[in-house]
Amino acid sequence: MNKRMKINKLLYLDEAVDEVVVKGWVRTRRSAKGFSFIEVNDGSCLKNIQIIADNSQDNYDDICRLTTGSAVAVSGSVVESPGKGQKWEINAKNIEIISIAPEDYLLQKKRHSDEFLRTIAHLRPRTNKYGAAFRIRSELSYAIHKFFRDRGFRYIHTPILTGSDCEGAGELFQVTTLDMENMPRINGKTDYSADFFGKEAGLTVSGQLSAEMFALALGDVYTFGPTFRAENSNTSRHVAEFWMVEPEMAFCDLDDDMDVAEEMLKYLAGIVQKNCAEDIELFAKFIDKELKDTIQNTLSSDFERISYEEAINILEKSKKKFEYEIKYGKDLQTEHERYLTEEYFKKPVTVYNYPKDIKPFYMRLNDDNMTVAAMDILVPRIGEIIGGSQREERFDVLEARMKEMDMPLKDYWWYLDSRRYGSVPHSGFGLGFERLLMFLTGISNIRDVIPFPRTPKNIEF
RNA sequence: UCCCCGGUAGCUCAAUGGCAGAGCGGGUGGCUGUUAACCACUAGGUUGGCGGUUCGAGUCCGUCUCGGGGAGCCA
Repeated sequence: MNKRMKINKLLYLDEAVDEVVVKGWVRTRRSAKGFSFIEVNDGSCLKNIQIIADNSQDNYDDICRLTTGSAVAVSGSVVESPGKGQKWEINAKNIEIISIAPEDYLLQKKRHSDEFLRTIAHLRPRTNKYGAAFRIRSELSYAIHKFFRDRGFRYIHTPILTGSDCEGAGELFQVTTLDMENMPRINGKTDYSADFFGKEAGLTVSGQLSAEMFALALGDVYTFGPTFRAENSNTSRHVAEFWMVEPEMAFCDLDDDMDVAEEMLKYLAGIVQKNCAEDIELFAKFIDKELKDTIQNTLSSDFERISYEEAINILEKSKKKFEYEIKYGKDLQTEHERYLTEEYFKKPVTVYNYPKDIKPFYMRLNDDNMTVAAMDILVPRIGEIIGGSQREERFDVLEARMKEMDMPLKDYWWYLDSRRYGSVPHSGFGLGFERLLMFLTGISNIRDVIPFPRTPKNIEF
């Protein structure tokens, strides 16, 4: 009979238990007279369980050689701990040493820098901080599906391989099966008709256009999957491969869109507060002292909603010296966004109705013919966490706009078809999942909230 | 891609242009219901690479590389 108990269950027992089995990894070991304290972590939660191994064990000499990182299976009884610092501990009857971590094991029982841990990304989930981060990541993933499912959304798997380039969101990673050392050529140019798909292909930069097609069939849909940008961005907020949540809703205007986005962020903040309290505590204590306020503030305050024009006015009146000038028609810079959300409103801010010239082709043109029904949600520390819009549903207007932007209409025949047949007002947005994690954990570098980050010149692991 | 800062022991960091060090971790021994335990001893280095200046370079200069911060692009 397998009595294995995960530590997150064991620590919350109401009464002592005679026989349990715990399996996990040694975090630290201390010897006392006649026995040894072993702290074991099994990844189920932040906390370790303290194991007491006395010298009557057959393999006591080996037990005393257990190093940080070694794997053990412990059977014994759960008893109240006479020591301070923990309610329960295990009196071991038997400790099976599954494997020993040799002395060159890099993780020590002390704080390591994030920079160092990034160089051993295969081991870092074994640390407190990264274990907590990735438990929260998992919890939030599930919460996203639950949020949408509870509201009648359907989950759509949009393609990762794409044939359409100008989705208007950054550089594409090219995908090919051609021999790179010997590309077939016609008139000096690569002959993509010989390639796998018979044309140029790449990794998706957004599932939005596909999701729109399904919103116009199933009503409310969302995607949640990997997204790729070949931008040479070297910042703490960019990676080449990241996960994006993209809801798309039929019969939905910009106001509804902003409502859903705000409701979702509040819901997710609430989930983290409720379901990840112990892990959040670690971040609040060591990473970001204001984290709990940030979370509480997010779920309890109404986000500020201002138009782009109002944002410009506020920035102009601020009399603050910005590096980039504030001018109607120019996009908000990071410093402007941060002023609005961190200093002026001190809470999440939704900015809507941007000038059309700084936004992509698919956003719906407003009646002023100057602005489009776009919205960005800005949050403290991160800046833009959500970008969305009402989509242009009017065929003529959309076509004119695409021509204006010199887009190859024939490549978008299917997208335009959706406006030919049964077109309806619809809206959606994209949430950067890693940025959400940064926001809700206080972790300051995006490379530390994704298991194996892909950035320019780095695809190790 | 641009601007700024950095790379010294496994990790975190010291070292006026003049003998390369500490704490932690590792090893050995001791002590102890301990809590990042404690005490003693011990091993451990091509100072990121290449080139230059100098009697002499971890230190100054050039260049490459890697890492960090900021910016652009964006989620």
